[in-house]
Amino acid sequence: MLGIRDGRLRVLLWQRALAPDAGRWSLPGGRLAADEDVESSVRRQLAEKVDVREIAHVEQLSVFSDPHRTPGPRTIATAFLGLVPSDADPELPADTAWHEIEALPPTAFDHAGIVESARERLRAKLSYTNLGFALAPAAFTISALREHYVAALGHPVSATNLQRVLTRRDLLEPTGGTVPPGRAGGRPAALFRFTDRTLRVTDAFAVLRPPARGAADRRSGGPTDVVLP
Amino acid sequence: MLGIRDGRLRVLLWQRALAPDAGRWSLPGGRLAADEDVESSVRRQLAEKVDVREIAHVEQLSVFSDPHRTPGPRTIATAFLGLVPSDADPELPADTAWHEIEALPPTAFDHAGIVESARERLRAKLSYTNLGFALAPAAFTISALREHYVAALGHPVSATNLQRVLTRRDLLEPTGGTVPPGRAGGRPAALFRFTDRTLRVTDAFAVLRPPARGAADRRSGGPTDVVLP
DNA sequence: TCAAAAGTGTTCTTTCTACACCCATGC
DNA sequence: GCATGGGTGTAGAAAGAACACTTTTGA
Repeated sequence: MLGIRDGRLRVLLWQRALAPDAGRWSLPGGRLAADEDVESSVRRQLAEKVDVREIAHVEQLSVFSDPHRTPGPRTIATAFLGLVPSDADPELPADTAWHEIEALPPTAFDHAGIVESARERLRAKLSYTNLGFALAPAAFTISALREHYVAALGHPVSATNLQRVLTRRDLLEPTGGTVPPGRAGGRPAALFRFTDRTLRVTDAFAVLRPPARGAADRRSGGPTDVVLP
Repeated sequence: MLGIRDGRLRVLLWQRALAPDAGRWSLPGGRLAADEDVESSVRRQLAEKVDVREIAHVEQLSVFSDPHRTPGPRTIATAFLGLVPSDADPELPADTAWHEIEALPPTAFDHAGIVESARERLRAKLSYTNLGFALAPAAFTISALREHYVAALGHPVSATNLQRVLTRRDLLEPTGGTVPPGRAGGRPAALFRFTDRTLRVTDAFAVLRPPARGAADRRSGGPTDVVLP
């Protein structure tokens, strides 16, 4: 479960009370029940154990199956990436906390590796999908959104170009609202929202695209053309 | 296990002799042994059961865990995408065969869905990685390579542009050899090979790239600059 | 009126697609 | 010679990065 908290990308971890790996921090999760699939299971575990219900997005990462990944009897984990918007503020049990992903505490088992693969997936998808919706609050200014992207990507992002890219892809729309400037002055910032709050791939074919239904079609046809969806 | 055979994208399937789903075609696979991880298991299963050893690439797709995906006791499958180059010609047992992916025979359980997700993954990765190496033979002409891409992507691909994109990305190199033309004449075709035969991502950041270490660096620095790798 | 923050206009570069053209060979 | 397939040259288009400039506010 990742999210932006206080301008940093953080992961929700839970401190183990008992052996094995007592005292170390662990990803939330648990055993798969007989009548559920892995995704339902993840949502159930999070709801039950850490009371996180405002999950904007969940997707499978990968199976971790090294026979020695945990001590004792062999266990296999299906790891998930979950994202919580920064305006959701779930009540957390005493033994769970948001940890900065750049400075993880000692983690249990292979959980550090899982966190790393989650971060990579998030970074990649921010680039070619609308996944920002799952990190950002319902409404935001461009500069706030920019800070979310900076935190998640780990490199500078220009507010100007961020707005342009997301707008050109029809991912953002203005809410109409504005936010007044602080004491220092400045123009009031417009509020935006994501047009969709489900995952949408915006840039499927980076290259080797199917031939453009453009030039040729337009030439041959004319204004009576019917364009199929 | 996917590969190009006779100019078509095909999947290696195995016909079930016994219930459940007797007579239907099934993806090769089997139970995970106690001392192996899922990837070793896949390679072992393929080597043992269908004698496919020339596998150029294997990667995890996803876990299929619907409690009702198979009859009887609940089973969970970790699905993999494996690719065999078109010049590898493994001996196949009598009950296995390459099936055209566009015209699958009746398949067992949820295997048709798994095949579909494998194809999607393959298409996407052909676009932004060097994954072509895992479909193509060791040396090939551009037009032969083009046919592989057409079969896998399912849409027209221009040989001209394919060569240019792959060359610009330093994925192809000439072997020096050529292939004489057929009876109809024509210029002899040059042979190429992939420079790497392991997966390489060539287009990681489609957008929201980290700032270019270009213009600014060049201006501020000058000829004494040291460029770090 | 000036500083600060937000937002727009414009240019530059890169990278791909489209297409015209040249090359080497068999008949 | 000339048809055929292979390969290159080059213009056009699209998308994003960079940056100058305008807008709107507080003090």
